[in-house]
Amino acid sequence: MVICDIQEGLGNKMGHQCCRKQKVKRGLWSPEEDEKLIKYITTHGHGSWSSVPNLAGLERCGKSCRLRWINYLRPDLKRGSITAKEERIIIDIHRILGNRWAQIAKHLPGRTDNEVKNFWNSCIKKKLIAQGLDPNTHNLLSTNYKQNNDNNAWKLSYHSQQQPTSTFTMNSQISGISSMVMKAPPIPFPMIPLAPDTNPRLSHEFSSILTYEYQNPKMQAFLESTASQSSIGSIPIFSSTSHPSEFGMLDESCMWAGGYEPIQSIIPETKQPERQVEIEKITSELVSVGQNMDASFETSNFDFDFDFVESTLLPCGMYYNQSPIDQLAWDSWALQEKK
DNA sequence: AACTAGTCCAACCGCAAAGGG
DNA sequence: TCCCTTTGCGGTTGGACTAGT
Repeated sequence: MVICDIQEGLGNKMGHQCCRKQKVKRGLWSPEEDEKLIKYITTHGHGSWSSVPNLAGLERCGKSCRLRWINYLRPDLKRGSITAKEERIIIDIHRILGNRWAQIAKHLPGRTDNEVKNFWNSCIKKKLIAQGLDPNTHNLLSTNYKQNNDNNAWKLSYHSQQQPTSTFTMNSQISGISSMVMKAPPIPFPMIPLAPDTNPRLSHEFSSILTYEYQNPKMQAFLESTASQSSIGSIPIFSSTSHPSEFGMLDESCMWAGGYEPIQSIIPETKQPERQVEIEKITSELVSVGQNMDASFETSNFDFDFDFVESTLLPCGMYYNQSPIDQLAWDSWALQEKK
């Protein structure tokens, strides 16, 4: 255990503001220190964190006390490893929000941002890379990723096929329509397994990490049949953050201009301040969708195939009935574009 | 048993935003 | 408006632990 005295020039370069006037202990917390902190906060609340160490009789800085309480001592923390369902939620929200760990953690009751971050870095990141996905963009990694024959893992050279907001070209087989160049927002679109003739291994691996959409056999069968048939326009159909145009299922008669306006542009400027709140709300909905998805897929009587195709695959007016996750993605993308 | 390399995670660091005088 | 303090966040570090040799 290190005693750090900033005034005497020991310890770290700078130190916290709250550490400057006092000797502070660093490193792991002892059970006695934990007990003091718990006792103080459960009795008095934390109030100003900078005053907590003195009042609680601890040789720590307020910042350290706050961190210890939030990440470890809080009574409402959930113990144990992160479940598969939580993992799916993390992946899905991360796909939209990126490394905003605190925001992600808010949707996982009992989990801290630190815990989510650590889990991401130690577990999910590796899984995604092993699946051939860029953990930053959730897009498929390019063929520059060489398979390492020794450990059967995919080596990272960091060239994602597409950036979250990327320009891509669509080639058409219909005469008179040569190509279209579009800028795609990171719509979290259900991912299509690779067609068998592209990369069998990746196709197999890829499907194993996909989120709840793929746990429904009906969906799986549909997607697989779709994948094998969809060579329309020679568009690659594998993308985790797909715009419908990346999906390879576009009807050539589609009126792109009409069906592609981001939500951002149709929301009045006066409503903009409310957007962040709305995003929060939607994220919550997304979580409940994620939590209920498994059950609903199994028990629902609605015609899944028809509704799914209707709501997600129709190229035009596709977002007239957006799911919360789509809406959130649109909003996140629109906010980024605005910056 | 001893050593090494890799993994995990608690804790720290530094920055930015918020709040208050 | 400015300055200082506090709070919150994401990135990083380092020590404990584990698996492999």
